[in-house]
Amino acid sequence: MEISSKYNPATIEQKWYDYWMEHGFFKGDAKRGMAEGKEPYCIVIPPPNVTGVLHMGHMLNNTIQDVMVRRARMQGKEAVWVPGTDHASIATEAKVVAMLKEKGIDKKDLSRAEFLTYAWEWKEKYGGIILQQLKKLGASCDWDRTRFTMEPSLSEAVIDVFVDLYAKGKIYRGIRMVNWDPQGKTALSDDEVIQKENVAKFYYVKYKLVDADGFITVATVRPETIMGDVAVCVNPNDERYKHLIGKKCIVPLVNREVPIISDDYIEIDFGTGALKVTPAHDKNDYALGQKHGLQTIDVLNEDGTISEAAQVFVGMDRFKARKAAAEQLEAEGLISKIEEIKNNIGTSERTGAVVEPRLSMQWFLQMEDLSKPALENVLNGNIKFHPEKFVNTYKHWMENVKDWCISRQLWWGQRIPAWYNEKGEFVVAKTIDEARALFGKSGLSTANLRQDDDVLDTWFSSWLWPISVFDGFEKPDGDDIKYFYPTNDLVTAPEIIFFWVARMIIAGYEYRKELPFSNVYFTGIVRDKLGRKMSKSLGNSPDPLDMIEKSGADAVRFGMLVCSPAGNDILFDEKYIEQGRNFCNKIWNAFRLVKGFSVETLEKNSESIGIAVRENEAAIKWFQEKLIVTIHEVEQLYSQYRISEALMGIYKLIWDDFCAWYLEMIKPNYGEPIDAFTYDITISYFEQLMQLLHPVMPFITEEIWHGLKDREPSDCVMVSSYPKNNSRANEALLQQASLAFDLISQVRNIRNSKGLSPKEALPLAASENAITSLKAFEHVIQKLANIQTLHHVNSAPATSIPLQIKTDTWYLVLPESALAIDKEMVTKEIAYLEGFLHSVEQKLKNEKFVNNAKPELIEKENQKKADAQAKLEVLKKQLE
RNA sequence: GGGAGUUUAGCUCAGCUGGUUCAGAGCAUCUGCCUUACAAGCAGAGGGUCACUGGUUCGAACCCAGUAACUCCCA
Repeated sequence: MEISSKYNPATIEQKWYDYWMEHGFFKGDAKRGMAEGKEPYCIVIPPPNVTGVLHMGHMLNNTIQDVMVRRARMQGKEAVWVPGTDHASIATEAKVVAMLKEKGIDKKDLSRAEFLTYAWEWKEKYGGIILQQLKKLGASCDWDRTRFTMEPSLSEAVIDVFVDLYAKGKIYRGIRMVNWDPQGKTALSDDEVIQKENVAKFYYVKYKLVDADGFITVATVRPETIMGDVAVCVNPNDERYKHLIGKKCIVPLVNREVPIISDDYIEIDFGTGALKVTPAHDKNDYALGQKHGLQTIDVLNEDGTISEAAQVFVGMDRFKARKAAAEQLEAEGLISKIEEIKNNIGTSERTGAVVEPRLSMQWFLQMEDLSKPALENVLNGNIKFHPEKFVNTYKHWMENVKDWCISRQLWWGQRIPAWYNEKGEFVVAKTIDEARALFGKSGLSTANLRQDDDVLDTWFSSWLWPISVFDGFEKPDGDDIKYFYPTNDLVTAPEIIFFWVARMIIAGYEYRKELPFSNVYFTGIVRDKLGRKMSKSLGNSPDPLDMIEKSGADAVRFGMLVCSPAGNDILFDEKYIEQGRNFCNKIWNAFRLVKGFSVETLEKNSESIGIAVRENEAAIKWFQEKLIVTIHEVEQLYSQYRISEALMGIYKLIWDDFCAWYLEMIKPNYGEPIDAFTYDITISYFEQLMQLLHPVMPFITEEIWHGLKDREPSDCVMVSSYPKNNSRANEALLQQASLAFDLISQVRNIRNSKGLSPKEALPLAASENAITSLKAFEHVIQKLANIQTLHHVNSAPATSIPLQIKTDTWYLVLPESALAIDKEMVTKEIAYLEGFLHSVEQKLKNEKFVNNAKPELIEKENQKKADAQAKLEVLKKQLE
């Protein structure tokens, strides 16, 4: 059968994915695991946003998870990777609102129930595309376990947890200054606010003094909030204003009389040193207001327009009002100066709107006590972070943890289970009936009960994920939760270490008294090759599915991993995928070569076969050693989560050791057959290579696995045993091989530099000792260096050039015409070696070194000295 | 403003307890090859004052101090 000279992933990938699915290879089963006494291995996917589509960050993250779970599966563990999505309340609601708008429907005109109907329709239609896309990547998720944070059972868990935490006194309701998104019309947590640098106008506004002539000037970037001013504050030590403290001034635009107060908080050097205090619209001002007992005047509506309370500009958008206020102040001659300053403004992560500090009634979760075990168990190493540096970040956050604002003014999400009676009194209960009972018990009115309008933050669902996907709340003693929890590895982005990772750990200890996972692997952020974060708006993010279509999922997976050192950002460039594609092709062609061998059967000519086997013995033994060493290295690297390095180790084993050396060594001459022994062992090596590589490149390895041999339907590389090797490597053999390879390289190099064709066989000579020391590789040397004859000599043969291998000298005999030596090169080499030798000798003469250094080290230095001396001798002879 | 981290070849990164065949890998570059598995390839080669300045040490990419640049997180 003819095999194409180019690897073609398109025809292969879908075939194997379907095949694996049909055979149920992705399924993890707690009962089976327990029955067979297998070690569990589990990853829960960081649930992507249900409205999302696959981007480069997902590709990286999910490739890593797939590598881990495939490897664990091959190691004989009962492995499961649980997939799913989260409901992303703000993002989804925004999308549904936009979709309705296009249809000419305004959310305001819909009832909550009607809106949710549309939202669910939308979710059913577009949600979860991302999971389909993951299949293209080869993700071996247990799809039957796919969960959604808003499905009934997970929602029930969320509500139960809310009720429970409320009962424990951990949840409270309060007025707080929150980050308000006037576009999404909801509160945001601090983490959902993105700070952006901004150039703003700094207005110097004059407030007329009461009972005195003149003004006190304040500086502000927000003149539209002046109507909410309730005081002017100065530093008590500010000589300029000392005499004004306790006096009053008049807030312009609304002519309100307000006090001039003092507080250490005021920076004398900033602006004019006098601050207008607007407690309703600034966090710091709010704190000042609380401290000094000031009233709050909220001059903004929830959509960011000016409220009735402002008296002027009512109904105007806040940015228009800013302009209008500035203009009016200017017209009244109350602006003394306008400066440009740089400041930071908060914007909503989801809608991009400028966030408004706003006072509102919200629900909070007290974090201080809950977070204690979560901090402790990371610091003491029960939960490990990779890379470790993120422990610092985590510690810092956890030690300064703030209460979590968990309510959102949205409809898409789990509705807060708090119920109000007509007097505004409330109880927290799972259902309205339970609420009624609770009210009754306290002797309160149960008339006109209504449920809280707000929903819970999406992270309030996600933080339960590792438990809820196994129905750990519904069935705390179920097989799944007992067997698979705690999970093993969590792979996620450092950006959500607080949003999600910390909170999962908290929930784990609160509800299972145990860690949710043992290891957290933080991936880097995917950036373009200029170091810019990949984003839709920049248009610098390639479409992952296009890439898969073009180069194959294996190539893409390779490309993502090879450039992603643990925890570092990755500067992605499509050339890495090209490298992956080239690698596929290389493997493919090695496969073609091996399959193209004609295998000689024993009866036919056993004599020559015996010779062939003997000739290949060194190659076979050497590669065996190489496998042992690399398998061990790769295992070490994986255990340290150094995936890119593990991959590189496998890459070099396949490309350099297997293809460039081993196959060249055993490849029969053109037209000749290979002996069955060598063939069989080569197939077995090839199998092991495919197994080693499978977690990273699942498709091509499966294809070749089946091409190497006829197999039973269930005999797949994906469920075979991962190569393991406990035997110790034969260092002597490896050392010998590396000397032989060095010799071969030197011969090739000379050929190259002399312009001699590799086809031209050349004689090689050395002392009997030297040849004996590489006896096992004699055939290999002859074959790969294209040596005509190899003979013993005691001195340099005529027309030869010396090659130094350790302390032995070999001689390559050249045609007379090619003999001229490059004296300049040799002189340079000699100069370098003499310098080197000198430094080594100095070191050995240094008494302090000899006295302080370890004996092995001194031995090493002596060896260096001997080698350098031998080399120098040879080089000097060349110049004679 | 507070905290964390980074700085090693053109690029992306290794370099564990200080020891000059440890200055390394992959990619890129250059040279020569269409050698019947592979030009998506083969055989070779070049390339670095290990950010800078001091210090400790017999010895520093590695330890200490300071300087500079960049990145991230928090305010």
